[in-house]
Amino acid sequence: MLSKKTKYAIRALIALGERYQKESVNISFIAETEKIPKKFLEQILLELRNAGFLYSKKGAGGGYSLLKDPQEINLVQVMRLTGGPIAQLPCVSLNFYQRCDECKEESTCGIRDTFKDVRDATLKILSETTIADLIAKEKRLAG
Amino acid sequence: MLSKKTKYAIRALIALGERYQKESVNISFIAETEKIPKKFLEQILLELRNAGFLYSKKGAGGGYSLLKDPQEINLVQVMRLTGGPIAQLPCVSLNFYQRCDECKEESTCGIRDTFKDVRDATLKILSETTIADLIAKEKRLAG
DNA sequence: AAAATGTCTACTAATTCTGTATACTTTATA
DNA sequence: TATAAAGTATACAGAATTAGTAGACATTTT
Repeated sequence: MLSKKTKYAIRALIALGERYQKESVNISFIAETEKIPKKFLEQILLELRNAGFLYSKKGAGGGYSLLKDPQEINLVQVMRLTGGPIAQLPCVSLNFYQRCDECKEESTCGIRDTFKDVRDATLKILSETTIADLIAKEKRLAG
Repeated sequence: MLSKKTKYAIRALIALGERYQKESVNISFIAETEKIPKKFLEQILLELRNAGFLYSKKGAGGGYSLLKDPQEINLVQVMRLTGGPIAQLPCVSLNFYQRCDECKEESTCGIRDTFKDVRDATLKILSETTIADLIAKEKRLAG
């Protein structure tokens, strides 16, 4: 399951992406328009900032803006940052690998093999989907 | 993430599938050979039994055996039974649908749209993979 | 009768996820 | 220069989920 945290992060990036190279936005505004608990959102935006996605400015009139081009931010990046592994099995995760402790022989595990395929398929879709795509898609769907 | 429960269920089905229409196996044996906590496994096998996958016999010399053909049991069935939804978003789940409470308009949600694709790709792989496939795959991998 | 097995339900422990609280720093501006 | 409006940082708390344990019971074989 996608965590709320990740979902909120994506929504916030969409909101910021819509104003890319235009205005900056403050946390309260995003929290209200996207129905995200403000304090929780603070943490999330902070992480995104520390990871280099966002620029922030303190003080009156301050706020957040997107540093990277929305076309350059895909969902794999966001998910790994806020939600951890993409893979459904730790022994198949590229960035958060962990051996299964009850596993006899990793190399002959059929479950592992199958979930590698699932991981690859998921990774393909999510890495090909950018914040810019989501913005465009939502505009299109809203028609 | 795949729950331990689901993973244990799959492993147990593989163990039983290897003896399909041959011997029956008791819980303790599976628990030991697959390194699964016995009491936990009891619950899992019971669920599989109640769902019609297994036949069981009580008493001395009793045990479990597979009722369905391993070729007829795919991973989607097992996962839905023991782990719940396959989809990573509740609003995209076929069998466990739930609306997202912070969602403004489901029909124009780009996240939803993307995770529908992920669900479909996952579903395809998992529905095409049967217990028999896993058994064959493990034999092959073991060389 | 005794031992070996599965059945059933309730409980507990551990972990993870969500969200809150609080104190602090920086900036604009009146 | 004081004040208010922002973001920064860390710690904590509550809720939900997952994992695992306990114990009494039912059935079957020997």
